[in-house]
Amino acid sequence: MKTQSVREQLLEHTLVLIRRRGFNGFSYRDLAELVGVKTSSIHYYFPAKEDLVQEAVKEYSARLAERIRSIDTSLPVTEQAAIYLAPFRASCGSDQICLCGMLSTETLCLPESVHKMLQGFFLLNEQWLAGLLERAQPHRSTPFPVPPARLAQVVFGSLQSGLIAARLFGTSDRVEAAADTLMAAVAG
Amino acid sequence: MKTQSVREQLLEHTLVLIRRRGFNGFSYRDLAELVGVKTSSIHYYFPAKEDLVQEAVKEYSARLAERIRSIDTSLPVTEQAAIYLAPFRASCGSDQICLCGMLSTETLCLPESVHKMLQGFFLLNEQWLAGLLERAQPHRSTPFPVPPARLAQVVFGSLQSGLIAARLFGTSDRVEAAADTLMAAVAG
DNA sequence: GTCTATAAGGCGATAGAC
DNA sequence: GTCTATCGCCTTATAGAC
Repeated sequence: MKTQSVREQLLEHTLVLIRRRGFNGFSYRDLAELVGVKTSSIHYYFPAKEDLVQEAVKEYSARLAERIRSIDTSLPVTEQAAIYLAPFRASCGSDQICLCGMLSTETLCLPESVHKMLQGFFLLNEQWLAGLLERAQPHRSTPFPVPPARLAQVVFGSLQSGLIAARLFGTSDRVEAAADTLMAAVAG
Repeated sequence: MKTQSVREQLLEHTLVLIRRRGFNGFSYRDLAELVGVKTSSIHYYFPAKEDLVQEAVKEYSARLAERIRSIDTSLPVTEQAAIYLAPFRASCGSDQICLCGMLSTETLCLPESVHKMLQGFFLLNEQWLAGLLERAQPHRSTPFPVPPARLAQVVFGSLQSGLIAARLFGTSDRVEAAADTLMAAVAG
């Protein structure tokens, strides 16, 4: 474990708090106690709570963008899909869902600047999945029942709600159902 | 518009508030101002906020259960699907998502009794959809790529997240993608 | 049943010492 | 940078008059 600056620690714990309880579900006091500083120190780095959530989304999105970017598109499509699915499966046992999936339910409580970043996160995932399905299409015996771009939205949406349901039910069934749907689509 | 008791008005406005902003996103003050009473009057009907959310989930679930129960299973399967999908499409233009979809993201902030009811809501939908798919199966030219019960989970999950995305993006695209997937599955 | 009044504490945020 | 101290407001909840 590398040594982190106070700012890095604040951001890291914020990611966890949002993924657990959402923007409206944690306070500066909660965060301060986790890091071991006073709430006024948080305001030094993040003047308002909106600044904090904005930086959290930026950081979370950047990590996922890098992860997706690093998937070698010349690999077998089933292997690409498996790499994409890994973080969803990993988060299943934890009590954390996707940060952007959580914040997207709190749209009406968040500033426009955050909406834009959440939309970008959704589109990045959907477009990458659509690309994967298109790369898989030539190898399929039958055409898709719905166009790749729409199937991508269905797969991503069911993965997101699968994470939410995993925490509610204590089972990864619904994430696996979404994963199976993707695998069946790319395997043809 | 029928005359409602104060209790009924409180419950009705609570449904809207939760569907808009979630359990952590509204206060007794918000609710009191909407109904035109003082916050202490809310406590007369619902002693604690947990009682309020519990009654809200109970009411919302009862309405959906009645709606699903009333779908004539001897109708053509595509017609049954269209009836099931109608409320999802209706909620698309509004700023309200599914109450149980919203609360399921706040699992860690809610009591066990509410978890049970949310699970029941999910299972009711998934099981009805699975039954629909099974009724459609004999008419299909090819078997399902994934079993009906899993496809039902995928469809329901993508409808739920489709509502969330509809509010974030201002478009019903993702709900329609989920609806198309269901229709393609039952139409074979 | 509904109100006034209030308790007891949480909230985000700021000023200013060090 | 981090702290102490504090502001002004909001929160859920209760006691008791009417």
